Amino acid sequence: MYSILFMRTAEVPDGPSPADLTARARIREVAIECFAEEGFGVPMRTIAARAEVSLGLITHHFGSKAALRTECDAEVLRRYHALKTEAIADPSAYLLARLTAPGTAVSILVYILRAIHAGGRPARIFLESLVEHARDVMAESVASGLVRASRDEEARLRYLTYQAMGALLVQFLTTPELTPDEFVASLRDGRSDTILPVLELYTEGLLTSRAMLDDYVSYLWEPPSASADPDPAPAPAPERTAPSAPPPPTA
Amino acid sequence: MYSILFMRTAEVPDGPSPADLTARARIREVAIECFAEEGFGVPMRTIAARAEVSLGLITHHFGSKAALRTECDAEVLRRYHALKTEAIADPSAYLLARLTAPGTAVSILVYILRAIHAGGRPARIFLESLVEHARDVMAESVASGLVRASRDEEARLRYLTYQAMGALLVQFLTTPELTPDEFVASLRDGRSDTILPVLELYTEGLLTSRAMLDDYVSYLWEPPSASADPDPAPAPAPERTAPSAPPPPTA
DNA sequence: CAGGATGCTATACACGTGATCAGTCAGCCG
DNA sequence: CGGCTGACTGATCACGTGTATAGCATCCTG
Repeated sequence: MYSILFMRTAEVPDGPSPADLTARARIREVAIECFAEEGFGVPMRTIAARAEVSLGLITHHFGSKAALRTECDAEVLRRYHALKTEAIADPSAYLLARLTAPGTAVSILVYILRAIHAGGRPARIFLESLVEHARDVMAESVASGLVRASRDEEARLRYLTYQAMGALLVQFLTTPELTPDEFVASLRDGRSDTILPVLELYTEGLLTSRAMLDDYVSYLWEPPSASADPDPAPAPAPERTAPSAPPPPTA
Repeated sequence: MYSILFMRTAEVPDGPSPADLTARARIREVAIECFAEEGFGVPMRTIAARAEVSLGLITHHFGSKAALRTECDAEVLRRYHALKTEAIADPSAYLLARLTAPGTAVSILVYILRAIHAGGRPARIFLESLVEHARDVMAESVASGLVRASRDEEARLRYLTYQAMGALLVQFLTTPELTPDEFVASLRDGRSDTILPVLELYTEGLLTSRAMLDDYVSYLWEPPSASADPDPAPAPAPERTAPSAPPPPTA
């Protein structure tokens, strides 16, 4: 019943068979694995060895390490989107649940974690995809009445995504001795003591009083010092889609 | 009034004056800055240049780069604890608020972020300190009735900390063009659109129904297949301090 | 005034890294 | 067959890095 949070495992189509594959593709596959396992700092010689090709062949095919990574990024993103669209067909699927299913998906998840870890533009791209997916799931959940509406869906989406992936990343970084498979396994078993806090927070919140929220919302709608002195009061800044009219507080 | 979440700036005692300082200390100071600004991959030659000493002097004083980092870690932790104890004297202080105050504190915050980013044991140590602090604040907040009690305070503490720091880390990693000062500045202005989602989540939660939480709690207290077949049902595992008796649902 | 310890510098070394390049081999087309 | 194209290899280069070493200056001390 908590299927939105975690879910039975599901068979995910494995990537192309390991060996007998054009060398170029084989390098790409191995590179994705290596990047996921050891991070983007992994020496190209390691990739070459595991793909059973020479170092030169990698540069011959991809030109540079950066280009290789770009191609791996694209491929992972492609597979992620495949998983995603496959998930909307199969109801009651939540991203993390599907990603933690055993199979090639673990490489995808850990690779994305690594990409976020490496930061920069690639991180933004992956995060954007995650937000995008969350948007669909959230809209559906709100429509079905499972989840409360927010005064600013977009901000909440972004924050929840950053939060969830961030927690995952921290957990990942603090257990470097785990292989990717062991890591997602440790996620799959509720062994990580996160289910209860999440359910509590999502169900009951944290604060006992509505005062802070109500104050802030009313402050957003009519900022105090409307005249001069713009310094102490940060502008309300409804830059993005202005928060929709506040719904009835308990709706 | 939302002082628990964010707070006016506060004067934080700056570290020792920049120049006229024993070379060893100067190197340490500069190293902390460099590590915060560029990460631990920064070349020692950069540190040497900014500290206006030769490269050899660093190894002469510290022996190795790892040792230098260890010392910086210790120093940052020391200052963090200083800030922390100072904060408990001054009421209504929340960690992030104090850390985002301008001054040397920004180096502390960003350094901790970098340490978590680098992972491994140092990351665990810093996170443990953060959890420790959160424990005090949380206990106080629960006692004063501001925050709901949890069925497993320790798990909630850990999860909230990972979440908060993780979100911060993700935000930090996706804006590598910002200097540490600019980064914390962007946090200080509510410009990051996180206040509203946080307040909503903390006040109203996310889910409209208590079913998931109640189901899970009752499941925790009497796991289904109590006989054999330990596989599909992860052990209730009250490893840590067993969750206290479930408080009245809405308390 | 020795003389030694200490703070400090400059140079050189060792190593791992990604990139480069000449060259070999297989397959295929004319 | 002749010749060309492309996959592929091994050796080599160029470079940035942390570390080690030798030497110099300064200052305190006996």
